[in-house]
Amino acid sequence: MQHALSLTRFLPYRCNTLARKISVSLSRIYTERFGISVAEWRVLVTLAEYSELLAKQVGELTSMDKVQVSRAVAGLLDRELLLRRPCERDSRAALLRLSPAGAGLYQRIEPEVLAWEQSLLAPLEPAERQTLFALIDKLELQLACMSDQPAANQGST
Amino acid sequence: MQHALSLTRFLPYRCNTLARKISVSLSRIYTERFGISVAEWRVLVTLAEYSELLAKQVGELTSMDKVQVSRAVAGLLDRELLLRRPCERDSRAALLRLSPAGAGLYQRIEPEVLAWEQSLLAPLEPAERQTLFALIDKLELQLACMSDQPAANQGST
DNA sequence: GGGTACTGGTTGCTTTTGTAACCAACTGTC
DNA sequence: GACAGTTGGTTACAAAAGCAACCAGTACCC
Repeated sequence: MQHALSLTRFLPYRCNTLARKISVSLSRIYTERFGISVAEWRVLVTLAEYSELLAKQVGELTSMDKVQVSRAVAGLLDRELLLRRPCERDSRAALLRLSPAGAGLYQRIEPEVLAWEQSLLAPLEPAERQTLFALIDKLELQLACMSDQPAANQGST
Repeated sequence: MQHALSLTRFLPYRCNTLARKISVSLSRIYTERFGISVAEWRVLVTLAEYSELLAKQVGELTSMDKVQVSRAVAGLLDRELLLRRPCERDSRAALLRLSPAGAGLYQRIEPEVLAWEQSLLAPLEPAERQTLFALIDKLELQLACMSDQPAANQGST
């Protein structure tokens, strides 16, 4: 059989395995040592950056759906790493922020994560890092276009 | 709080969401229309390329663990897309290959997947595609090194 | 102001994924 | 040729992800 397709050069496969390996490696820092899940980690990072947000906004900023956000927030509230106060404009929603304990935990984890990231990116020149993110941006953009017009990829109409 | 970390520039996050979006987009081809899971798809591709393999070899070539392979193979055997014959050298193991039906199915899916991939890579120059794969290679290599020596990333001893 | 449609968020359930235990067969050693 | 240790593969169980229904509150509209 004539096989044009090999996994080693197939972007979905390569991207998938890379993402999984990265995730496994990184999660050793915050999962094993601090008991934080990936979803919870994303919520922490986002609230550290934006200080106070609705759950919905957290979801938009982290590309998580509302169920994931809801469960991550619940877990963090259980451990009192987050504070929740009602939103005046909409009594269904609540504003989330890091509690002092949450901020403290985050400040312990962040430098380790940054060090880990530096270590991962060490073999790449600064220009290569730029390129990498630019390529990811392009691919995500293209994916968004493709999902708008699913079958506009062949030559014929 | 001084936040050095933002998800939009955090490689694990970007890589993860990109991989997920790619996977969702691609799986529309083989999952929705042919009822093939990602794991099953990988097995098909690998057997199309290597014609006859042990489950263990499939696992090595696809970066899947043996449980995943076992389940994918079981699913494909149920639908008679695979043939299994005993291995003379080791009666625990079995040699796997595509059945005629499996090869036929693969040949129907492959061109669509290739077209989809072309569409995804369309915005990238050939040189950029090269670069992308080279960067992925570098990162995977670095991850392998890092897992060997977990904490050799800071300047001091 | 009472209906309808929508939205923020949670809960319950099903499907998928990962982990660990397991079985049968192979290898090596004595 | 018995035994300990290993390996190919499957099965059983637990954690996690995805999906749909749901509740309470909001917005619109007449």
